[in-house]
Amino acid sequence: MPRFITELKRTHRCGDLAKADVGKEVVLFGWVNNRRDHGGAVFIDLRDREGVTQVVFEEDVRPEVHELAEKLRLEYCVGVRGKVVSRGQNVNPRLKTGEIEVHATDLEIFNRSEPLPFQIEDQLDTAEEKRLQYRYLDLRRAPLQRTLVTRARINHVTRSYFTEAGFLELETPFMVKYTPGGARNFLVPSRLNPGKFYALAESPQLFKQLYMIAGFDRYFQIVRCFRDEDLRLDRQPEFTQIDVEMSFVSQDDVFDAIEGLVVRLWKEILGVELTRPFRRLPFDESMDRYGNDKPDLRFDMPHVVLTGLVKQHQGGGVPLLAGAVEEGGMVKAMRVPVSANLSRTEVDKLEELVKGMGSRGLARAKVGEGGEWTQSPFAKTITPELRRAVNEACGAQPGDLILFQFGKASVVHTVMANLRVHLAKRMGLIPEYGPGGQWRFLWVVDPPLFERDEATGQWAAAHHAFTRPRDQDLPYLETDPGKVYCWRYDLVLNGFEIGGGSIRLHDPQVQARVFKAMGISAEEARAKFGFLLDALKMGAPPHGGIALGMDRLVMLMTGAESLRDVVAWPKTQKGTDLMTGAPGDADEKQLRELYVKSTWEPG
RNA sequence: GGGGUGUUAGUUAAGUCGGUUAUAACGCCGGCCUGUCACGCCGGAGGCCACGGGUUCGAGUCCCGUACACCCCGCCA
Repeated sequence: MPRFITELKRTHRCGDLAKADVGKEVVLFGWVNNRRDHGGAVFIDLRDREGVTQVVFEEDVRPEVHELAEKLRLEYCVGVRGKVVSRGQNVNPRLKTGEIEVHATDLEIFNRSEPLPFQIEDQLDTAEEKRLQYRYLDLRRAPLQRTLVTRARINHVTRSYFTEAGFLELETPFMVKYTPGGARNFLVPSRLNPGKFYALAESPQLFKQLYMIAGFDRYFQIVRCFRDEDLRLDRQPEFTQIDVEMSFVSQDDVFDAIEGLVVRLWKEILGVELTRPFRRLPFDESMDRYGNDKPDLRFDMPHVVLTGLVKQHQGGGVPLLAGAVEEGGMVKAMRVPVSANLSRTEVDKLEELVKGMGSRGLARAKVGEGGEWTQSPFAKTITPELRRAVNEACGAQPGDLILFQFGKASVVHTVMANLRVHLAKRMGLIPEYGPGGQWRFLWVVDPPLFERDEATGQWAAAHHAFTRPRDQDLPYLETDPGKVYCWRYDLVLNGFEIGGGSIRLHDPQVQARVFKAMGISAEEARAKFGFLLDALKMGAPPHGGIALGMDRLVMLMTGAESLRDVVAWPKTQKGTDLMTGAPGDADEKQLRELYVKSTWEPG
């Protein structure tokens, strides 16, 4: 028998074979996806990354090969030589290669497999914990194989697009100087510099701006970033972004470049034609209507801000609302149509949900035929005028339910935003993801430059300190920083922020005024960003850019439910790797070399 | 840091009101079978009921704590 691999080279992939190949002698390598032993004939589904082919070992063809085939078990890694034969009438319509099969004449078992902790099948309900512990097995499953293949293609299309558009793919350091503010950094102790630490870059932000100042004009990079923050469904501690920076551009130019990429990705990867330009929504309007800056626009269910109405009616006979407004808080409502058919028990459950998000409760009102309210804490005391006004503002019809939140604006927004999504899911308003799904792209634009730090009362940069304010707002920098809006933008898709960027502040004079408004002294600014401030003074071009979250993009394009399904080797919510056991201990010698001592004590 | 859900053979689940030997399916092992493709049939092995306390004559089941996983809030310029 000839030797596989050295003498018998692979001729085809398991998913390739079709009727046209009938009569050919082929050599396939792969894994035993399934076996059906009928005594005189053994059927094997052989799998590689391209698909599955049925292989038949018949006793009366090669007895010694058939005997070996009887020993095959799930996930044995094998090589097979044989002839492609038509299945005639006996096709398997569920298999791409279902019209043919391979009648084997040779078989080599490269490696046996112990019984697996879980089976390799498309529909798997094994706990994610188990899957992550044996991730190399999990990755054998077709859905994950498809996802990573798609991810590779997205990488490829992205590189082609930017390269063709005159962008240079340039690298930036991962080990950088720690700069305070923003995301928490991972720290790396420096052996050669006792007591000093590098930070792992949370983004290439400053370096890509320096590329512009260095004259490279158009940059992109598919780059890993690191943030030591708590994890979520859509957040991993290391993640990949498509990072872009351009010189001599306006916001529209950046949008144009990015929409071009997105349209091409959707067309080449999903075969979907998107329409341009994408919708734009001012930040303030997004907050008012949807409670956050990343609304899912596949359904409507907008919020209604009632703060003004309550003021206008002097509280309208409802002490709770009046009090909230007096304390500078906000009042919001949302109409839940009668068609939602929410039971009182369900609404009570919603109340538990919102309490978990920092709300004190969920006030509600059931609207009657004449517009009167029942099942509501407000019903007894509210003035008919305010009630009518609220009904009208919400567009409430008899049978509808109105849900209220009032108090601190940030909590009201968060709670109502989550309620909106929760109810939409409950009501079945959200269409499926995937190629046939709806793609609601949105640019959220024109946010305020500053937000007030709730703890200190100080004005702080809402994003980063190098975002360019709108020219017409510059006078407010000194008088009323809350009124300064800026050239910052987020790209949103179906409720996920998939990108964010800004036109940068390239004017050192304005930069100094922004720092001042933030309460950062010139000395402090120097200490933190000296190198960038110097660079801005030496002929920095006007520039701007954006970063797209590659992982989220892949997640949405593949219809995956979690970022962990599109990252090959993800971390758990506590940032651990269940397969390798990272993070692990460091021994005394390592720590000594690094001049590091742990203060951690067990228990 | 806070709120919530979960943890029972290798895997996924069932387990009544607290009561005798903890069930099933798939997988695994042995046997039979030449047209299956979720193959079928016969037989078998496999359990510290996450861990630590408690209540009880008696705990998989009730109570408290811990660990781990997941979802959310805070956090993520």
